[in-house]
Amino acid sequence: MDSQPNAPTLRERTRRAVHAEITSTALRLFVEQGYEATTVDQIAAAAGISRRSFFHYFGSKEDVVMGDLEALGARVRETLEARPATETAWEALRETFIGLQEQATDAATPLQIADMYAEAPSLRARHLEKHLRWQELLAPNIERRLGIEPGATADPRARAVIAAALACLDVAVEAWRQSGGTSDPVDLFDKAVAALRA
Amino acid sequence: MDSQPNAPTLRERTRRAVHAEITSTALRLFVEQGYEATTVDQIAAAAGISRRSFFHYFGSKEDVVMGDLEALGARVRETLEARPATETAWEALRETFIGLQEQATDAATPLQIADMYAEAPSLRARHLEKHLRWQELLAPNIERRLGIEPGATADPRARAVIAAALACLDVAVEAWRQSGGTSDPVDLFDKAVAALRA
DNA sequence: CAGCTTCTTGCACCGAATGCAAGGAACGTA
DNA sequence: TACGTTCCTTGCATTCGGTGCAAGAAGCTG
Repeated sequence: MDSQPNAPTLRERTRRAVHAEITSTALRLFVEQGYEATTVDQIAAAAGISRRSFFHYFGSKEDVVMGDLEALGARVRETLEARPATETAWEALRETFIGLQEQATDAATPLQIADMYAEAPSLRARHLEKHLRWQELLAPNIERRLGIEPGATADPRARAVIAAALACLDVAVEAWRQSGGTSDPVDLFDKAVAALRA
Repeated sequence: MDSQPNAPTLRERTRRAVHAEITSTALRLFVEQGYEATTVDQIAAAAGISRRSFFHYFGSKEDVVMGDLEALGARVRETLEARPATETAWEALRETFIGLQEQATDAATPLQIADMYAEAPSLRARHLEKHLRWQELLAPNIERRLGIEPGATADPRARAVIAAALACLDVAVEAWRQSGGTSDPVDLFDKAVAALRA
């Protein structure tokens, strides 16, 4: 009698619902009173769960903002690998990053999220760690595009290109944030890349 | 009767001595049992001071490894500004970073320090934050070298170049670390820069 | 219904970090 | 030398993020 073949079980549905509830509640509080000024206890109370349960849904306070890094990392990697092999490393990275535009959640606009990152050192730290992880994930593909033998030696070139591209992305986003969201991030990114390859 | 005109007072001397004692004790413990596995209580006990006093000498556990970021930042900035104005941005940054080789302390070799950073996420995070700070400090000088008007608009180009150079430095150091300290970091740095400017 | 798994919760605990106040040592000065 | 000021050390209490554990509730499956 399954109208839905892969109908998610009740547990799964409530789990997702609670997860979403915590996220939106937390983001709302973060925007209202700042990330660091908001405690986990407040989030839990506002979301109607216990402090302990919060840590069953999220490994840390930062995770609420960061989202699922595993999934995002995989998506980025797949996007890059889906780019035609004829594209250069820089072209492929550019298109991959542009396709990464995070959509606004109901509780916080991208600009508010960016402001949160700017305000909270621990969030920025996690963000940069995420980029280190991406270096690993994207390196094989970029090595191929650079014409580097996938040899044994730890060649720093692919990672350098990825890290530089991510750095351009960060400075572009930061400049966009400081403009209050009025400037064009893609244009800023291109300008940044052009500057360091000049 | 001052044989030393600017003779440091006793307080100052003991303060420096205690500071150095904590540093070497902590580094020894970090190398022996790992950074994260070492608690502040252990350090304090081994250094013969109270836990509370430790936090009078260092704002955080990380600070013991990081050193005085203000002073280091100022040094980097001055080094860059001392480079001849005829050098390009990349040349000046290269020479600035090369002159930055941290000398080994008595308690830990540069390679052991590098391994510590690789092991401890919180140290890596602070390291990357330090680089963000350097972006600010070095940006004015690099803007000049890029021929950018020090205008009002938040131009991402200088920061992009600095961030990219720092990224090259990081991947070079990481490759050097993974080679067990056998490869030449300067050579790796140059290869990294060449790769992304090709 | 019975039995298994999963979720929630409270509790105790750890480790980093901060504010406060009291006691003591060093310092500059009369 | 004596005295008041300043700085250092310490303990104590507290905050906050995060984890292990165990008991009970609730969903799931045969």
